[in-house]
Amino acid sequence: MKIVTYNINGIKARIHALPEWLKETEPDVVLLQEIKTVDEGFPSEVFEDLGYNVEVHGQKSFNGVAILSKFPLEDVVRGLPGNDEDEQARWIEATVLGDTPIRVCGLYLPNGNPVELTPDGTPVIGGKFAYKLEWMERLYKRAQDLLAEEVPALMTGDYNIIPQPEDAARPHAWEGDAAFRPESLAAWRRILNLGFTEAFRARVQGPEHYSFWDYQAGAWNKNDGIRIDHFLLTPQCADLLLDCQIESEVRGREKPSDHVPVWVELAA
DNA sequence: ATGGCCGGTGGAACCGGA
Repeated sequence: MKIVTYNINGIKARIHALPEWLKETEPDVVLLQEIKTVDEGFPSEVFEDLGYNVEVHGQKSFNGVAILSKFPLEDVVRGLPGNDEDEQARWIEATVLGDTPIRVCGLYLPNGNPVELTPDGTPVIGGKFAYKLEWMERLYKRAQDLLAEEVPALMTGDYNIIPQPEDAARPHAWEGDAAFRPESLAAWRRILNLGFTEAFRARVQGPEHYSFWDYQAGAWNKNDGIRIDHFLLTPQCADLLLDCQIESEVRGREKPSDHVPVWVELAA
């Protein structure tokens, strides 16, 4: 089973390129981020015509996540639990009913910039960076519960986290950014250390593997990228891992998103 | 060498992204 994560930066802007890519690569499951539309604005028919079941958790203008699946989906949950006041659409999960059922969680983790700190170095309450860390705290709890189920499951999406210096072409340029702050990386490692496998690094070592290139300053042409789209697998899911790759070629196509698809192949 | 964008909203600039 091939499962893809892809931050498409607006479904309206990607309405031609995305179906084309799906026809070419025929993934079984796709977790989309930044659809940037309300549920009713999402063109589900386009994907249903390609054989996908579609579940959407949308929001006007910003954020928004969705799942496309060639297998039936059940037990769909929208929104990351733990904060009823959070109205941003950044989380959707469901069980994919293939030969081996897989729980898939699609996430769009807050960017967190600008980083605003009080004089004693703690994040300003109500600020974007505080929101990122609060969201990661809830992600930690959801991750704990997911592991306790002891089933094949994964959490994938745009984490807005640069895990290591080798995951940026110019790591120095990202010092102080919310994606590379010590607090952010600590929260990331704390989740990982619960017992998840980061699929890409389980398969591929070394620098120059990126999943995002800014639209500005010719970043793509200079390969000035960062790797921020990740798969975290539970042990039962990691046992099924066959491969994980980044489709960087997609960034060079007509009218691309600033992110590219990343996928895992599972023996499921 | 330097600087360079894009999407959505709404109908012009502005916000948000990373």
